[in-house]
Amino acid sequence: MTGPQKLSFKQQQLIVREDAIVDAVNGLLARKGYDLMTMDEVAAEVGIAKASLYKHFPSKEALAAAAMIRLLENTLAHVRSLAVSMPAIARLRAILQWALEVRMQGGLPTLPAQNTSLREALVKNMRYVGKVLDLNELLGDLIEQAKKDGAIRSDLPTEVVLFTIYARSCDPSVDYLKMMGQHSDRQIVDFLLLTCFNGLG
Amino acid sequence: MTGPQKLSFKQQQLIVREDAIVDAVNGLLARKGYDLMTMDEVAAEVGIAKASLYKHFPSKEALAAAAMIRLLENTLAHVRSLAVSMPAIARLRAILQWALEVRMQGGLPTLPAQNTSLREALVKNMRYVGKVLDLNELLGDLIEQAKKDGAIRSDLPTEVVLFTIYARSCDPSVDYLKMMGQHSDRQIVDFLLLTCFNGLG
DNA sequence: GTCTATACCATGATAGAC
DNA sequence: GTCTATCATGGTATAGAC
Repeated sequence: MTGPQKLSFKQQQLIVREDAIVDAVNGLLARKGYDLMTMDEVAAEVGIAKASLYKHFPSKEALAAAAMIRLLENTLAHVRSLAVSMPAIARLRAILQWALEVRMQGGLPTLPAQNTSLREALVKNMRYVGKVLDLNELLGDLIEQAKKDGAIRSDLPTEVVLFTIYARSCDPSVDYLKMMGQHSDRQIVDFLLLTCFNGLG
Repeated sequence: MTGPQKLSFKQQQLIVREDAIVDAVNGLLARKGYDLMTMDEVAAEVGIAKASLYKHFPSKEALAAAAMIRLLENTLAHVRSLAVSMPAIARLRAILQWALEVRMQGGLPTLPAQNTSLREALVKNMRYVGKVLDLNELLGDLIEQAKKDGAIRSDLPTEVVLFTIYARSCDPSVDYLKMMGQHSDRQIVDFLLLTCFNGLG
């Protein structure tokens, strides 16, 4: 009986450690972005040696993928947790609000769209691609429902709406507004939600 | 008489060459971003040796600053060229449209907000800071005018509106929509203008 | 077996000699 | 202006300690 127990315990520990690594990557990606994040920093923040990272994740790209997968899973879980009775538009708004709140606490990692080698690595990652497609589909359905409800302009293609929401969640304005320190986090979130769904006018 | 003429000619050439350098930087910043742009690439694109770059610009940061200064000057010129008879909101929309069109042709460089060493270098650059302040003021006035006209919600702080417009000009959605190839450049610009000023609803 | 220390190697920003 | 160092950084691989 000790055999299986020991193994299970070790596996448990492995998961805990990898979770700590992903935590660190998550924060660093949110604060510095992928290009400026270094493996040294990740290791230092976790409190392990740089080489140990490579025992858990084969590359920097894999680390980024792991962080994004966890974010996608959390997002999917949040989307699915929303009451079905809520109108589609309200759910979309709640999702963006949730993302912005996560971001306000420094927990929303973002990846650069221009880094081709990173993108190539991500596209090859089945788990990652699968989650992205799942989320796109889930949100796409909500957007189309909102269009039917007359809550979203029907002359906007669904993908335009989708990208607009995504873009707003990683909008650099947030950083600048936060840096200025004129408004509370709550206010900033409200402003972004307002400009996203209602526009400037 | 040959003395001054010769000098002037050399100066002329200098300017032409530096302009070519800034052209290359402009394109590379637009395509790859600051972190992934290398001095080797810049040199290769201009057709000179890497070390020669340093005869013209003291550092990579200075190159980025030069490109941004030229962009800011072009933007300021465009803003000032707009007819005073146009309503403020129409001018704001025209400015964003212009920026998006420039971007569509790969001519809109962007800088990462997270790179602290770059930001520090820019803040020390008086020419750059001056232009930024000029543009902020010019656009800020337009925004406040548009608010008085009832064309922009008066409950939105001016800086929120300003950042929202800036953010939309370097929105990653553009790249994704372009990559998908479903819409023409003109349509993409229209979609972004619409979602920015009128919102999704 | 898992972590650490260290070595390796490419890249990329600068600097100095022609 | 070019060519050729220099020097730091950072991603990756290996070898040995608990």
